[in-house]
Order: sequence, then C-alpha cells, then structure tokens
Amino acid sequence: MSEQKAPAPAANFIRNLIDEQNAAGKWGGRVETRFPPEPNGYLHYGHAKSIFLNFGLARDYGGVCHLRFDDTNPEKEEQEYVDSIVESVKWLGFDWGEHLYYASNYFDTMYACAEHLIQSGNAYVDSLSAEEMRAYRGTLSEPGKDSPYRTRSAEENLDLFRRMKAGEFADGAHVLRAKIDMTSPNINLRDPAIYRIKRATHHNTGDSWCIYPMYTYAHPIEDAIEHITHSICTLEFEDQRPFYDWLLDKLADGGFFTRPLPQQIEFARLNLTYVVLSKRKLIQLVDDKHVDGWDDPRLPTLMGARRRGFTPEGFKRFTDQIGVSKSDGWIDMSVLEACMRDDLNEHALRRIAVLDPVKLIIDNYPEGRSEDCFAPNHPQQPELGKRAIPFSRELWIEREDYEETPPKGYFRLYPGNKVRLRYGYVVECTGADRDEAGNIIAVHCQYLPDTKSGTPGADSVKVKGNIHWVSARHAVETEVRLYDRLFAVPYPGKERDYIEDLNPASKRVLRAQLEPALKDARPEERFQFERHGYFVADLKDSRPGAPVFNRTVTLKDSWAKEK
RNA sequence: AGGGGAGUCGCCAAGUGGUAAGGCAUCGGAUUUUGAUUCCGACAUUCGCAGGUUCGAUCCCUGCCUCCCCUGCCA
Repeated sequence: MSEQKAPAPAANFIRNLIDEQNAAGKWGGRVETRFPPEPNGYLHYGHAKSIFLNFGLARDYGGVCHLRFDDTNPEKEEQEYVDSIVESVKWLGFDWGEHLYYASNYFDTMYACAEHLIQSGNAYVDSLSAEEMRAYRGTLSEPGKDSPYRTRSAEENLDLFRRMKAGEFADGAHVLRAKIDMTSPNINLRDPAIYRIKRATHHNTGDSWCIYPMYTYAHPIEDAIEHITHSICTLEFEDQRPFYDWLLDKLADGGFFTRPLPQQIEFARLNLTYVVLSKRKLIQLVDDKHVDGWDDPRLPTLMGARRRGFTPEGFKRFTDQIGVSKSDGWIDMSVLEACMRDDLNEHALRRIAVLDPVKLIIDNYPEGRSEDCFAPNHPQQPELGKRAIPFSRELWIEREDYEETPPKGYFRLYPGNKVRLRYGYVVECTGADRDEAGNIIAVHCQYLPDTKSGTPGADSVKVKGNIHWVSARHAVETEVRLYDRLFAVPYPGKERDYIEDLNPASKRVLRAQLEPALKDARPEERFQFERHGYFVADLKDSRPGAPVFNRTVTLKDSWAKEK
C-alpha cells in the first residue's frame, strides 16, 4: 500500500499568524481551537472545512481542539442534532478526548458576568419593544439614539435583571443590553442585546432558565472559559470582533479572565457549485421531499456524503487543496469529486458490474460449459490478489458497448470488429438480434479460443477495445443507484428559484447484473466497478447477501467528451 | 450612503521591494487487458484599474472600480 506522503501543510494566513505569535511567545506555543456547531441541524460539507481547519491546526501545533455545542437558543436546538454532529465529526476521524463542551454548561458563569457588567455600568436592562429597539438602532448610514431606559441605575438594572431571571416578566418584556455606543458606525456596537427572556425547554438545562444569552455575548465567554487561543469563525462575524474584544476586555478587568484573551479570526466559508449549503435551503429540500431525508446521498450533508461513499480521506484531500483564505470564492464540485476519486482509486477494490445489460451470445462457445477467468483486485496493487470470475456462453454486457453503426473513433463491438472480453477471450462481433420494435435484444459473436487472458496466446490478437461482462448464468442482480449532482447548474438560484435548478437526473435507480463476488459486499464497502466509477454498498438499504449500491462518483471519461 | 472585508491563470491558492509555488480544469504525448490510473510536457512578461515613490512594485503611497458582509430579543 503506497503510504501518502504528508507534505507540510500549505501556508495560510492563520498558520502564518500562529507562527508569528509563537515566535513572539504570545501563547507559550499553546494552540487551542474549537469546533462550535449549534445543534440545530446536520453538518454539511462546509462544516468539514471548518472541522479540518480547527482540528488540523490543533493537531499540527500539538494543541487540542474542543467539540463545543453552542446551544444558547433552546427553541431551535435538539438532542438529535447533537448526536448526529458527534457521529459526523467522529466519522471524519477526529477525537476531542474529554474536551466535549456545551455553552449551556456555562450559563451560571455567563450570568455572573452579566451581573458584573451591570454593576460596572457596562450593561442595562432595556424595556423597549423589539420594534422600538429597531427604530432606535438607526440605519446603516444614520446613527442610532439612546433608549430612554439607558440611564437606569446599576441597582435598578440589577434588580430588573434578577427578576428577569426569576421569571417575573413575560417573554420579550425586557432585554439586557451592553452599554457601548448608539452612534457607532458599526451597528454591532450600538448596545447589542446580550440576554433575552425566552420560556423554552432547553435540550440540556431543561426549564431551569427562562433567560438565555445571545450568541454574540456567549461565544467570547465560552472561548475564554476554555482558554481557546484562536477562535476561528466565518467572515460574516468580522463586524462582531470589536464586540468580542470589548466584552472580554471588560470581563478581564473584572477578574473573570486573564490575558492574553482568545482572539477571533475569520475565514471564508465554503461555497461549492452544483449544491446549496445554506441551512434554510437544506431544510426545505428535505421537508419538501426533493430528496429522501437528511442522509440522502445527493445532499451535501456529511451523513449524505457517507452514504454516497465519500471518504474522510477524500475530504481531507479536499480541504488541503482548497486552502484557507479570506476571499470568498466558489470551489467547483469537480474539485471535490477529483479528491474522492484520488482516494477511491487507491483504496477501492475493482469489481465488474453491468449496469444496462444486454445479452452477448458467443455462438461458438459450447452451451452448458463454463470456466473461470481471473481478475486482479487492484491493477496497481497486485499484492491484493485475484479472484475468479465465471465465463460462459451467454454474458451480460453494457448496451452502449455495441453500436451497429459506430461513431468515429468507437472501438467497441460492431459487426466485424474484434474486442477483448476483459480477463477473458477476444471475440469478433457478428451482429445483433432485434425485436419487432427494433430494439436490440442480443448481440452475437464468435470467440477466439486461443486468446484467453493469462495464456500464452492472449496477445496473439491485438485489439483496441476491451469491454467488461458478467456471465448471465452466474450473475447477481441487484439495485444500483446512479447519483449525480443535485443541481443542474453551477449556481443554483442565480437565474430563478433554486428549486427549479434541481437536476431531474440526480438519481436513477437500475437493476444491474453483478459478478458473483459482489453478493457478499458489506454495508459501506467501497468498490470500483470497472469502466463505470466508484460505488458503495448502501449503509441503510443493504441486506446480508443482498447489497444495494450507490454510485459515489464516475470515472473520468475522455470518450464521453470526444463524443 | 456609514462600517467591515476581498480582488494573483477558467476555478481555488502561495508569495514578496529584486523580477509569479502548487492543486483542479484544459491541451499535447508515452505507458496501459478500465476510452481509468500512472508518467512526461504545455499552460499568468503578469498579479482589479490609474497615477506616484524606487535602480527595481503584485508587494509601499494616493485615487478609483468591482464583489461580499452588517440595521434578529438567530447563530
């Protein structure tokens, strides 16, 4: 097995920053990151980028990466999502040891911090309605104005906040706000809300709280509590960094945390062509049944990727390849597909499957006779051995491997042409039978008995074409699903509603004829079906002795391009 | 419009005051019992545009243009 060389990780602005800080001794060489999903949905390809970034940095710098659930909004979060997230991160190959955390575990500390902010004059209880608050906030180009409640005394604020916590007020009656600057050009600094009253049962803390911290407020505290050094998030949080720093600075002054404080760093999230990665759209695709659930192999979720046959190693190659930067561009789906092919090419055993079967009858081969042909499990790795494939008079071949009037450059079966039946004999095509409607029902040929693969005469006849086949008598028939890109266009929704851009041919279900060895494929076992692509035995629908296969990705096909 | 970001080959992406890595894609060619893989070769006189500083600028300065994000008691 050829071991992957591990080249030095590509330089990126985050690694450069860490190197500089290490040189300056800022963290004493410590690198501590976190992957902080909100458990309100399933992880998707974009999360894979973040996971490899955060866990990868920690690994490469000898640090740790925490898995932390950012569960500050009980209305949207569920245990089912945390379970699925845990499973997906593990599947990608990462281990957080004992560093599994929940924002909700810090609610007491967050509350104490809030009281301190109130006492130090940095937060106040506002009693404006949501609409009023919006009006007071101003606009992008006009400054906001102070709420009439902004000047409440620390005592009054503390009393009100404690009563908020005690459940004396209705949802939305009051909100705790940081007191910063209503005229700031950065809207995030115009006294952002940091606590709201919300009577909802939390998946972790149940009904013990009726006030919950906002992400903006909670996240920096979570980072500080866990001694995170580099808090990596996506670009849209850039405007929030000043608040992140403001908050931690105030709390450090208050003795809650010590400096140096964690630092927020933003990178460009993944944009991938031919799919959508927004949570809202993913939910709609599932709810409106455009796909078959959250783990539909066409969906860009990690659960879908797994059923599709994508590999963790393929995702690693992918994230290594696309890099990390602050310019938000689009990665073409072909890059991900190429990464999966690279990994699969190396690791998947080769097998034969006829997906669109038509009979090939060898008229000069004795009826009732059969013999074994031997095929390598991996052409580049002979140490993986060979397997026997039965050969007989009637075979299944691909319908597209016969053309009565071949296009230019076609070198498969057509009357008069010779072709090798891969790992078997060279045959000469003599024609085909058609039904009354003109459909081809069987192709006929004569075999050349001296040309069997592996025998001295194998190369006595040179042929260009080489097609795969399966003995009709021995074949295993099974369901094979041909998956393709979910959307028919690179940028779904660009020209019209994205639903209209769905690829109608993203899933095709076939009955295929497979070589006998495939009968016992185990769920998640991956193969290359020669000349077709990579396939995986479906995790959910396969049964012992009756696998169902999903196409992961096709092989590159330069003939298709030529046509 | 105010604020925050980004602009280097078709798509990503390194790089730096000294004369443009790499990957994907593409195009040639070799090997091949997968029209696969592998291999070899080609592929930015040029770094959004315009000025300026400099012996020399993609890197520094000035102005401009384009794109993305921000007005949730979401994250």
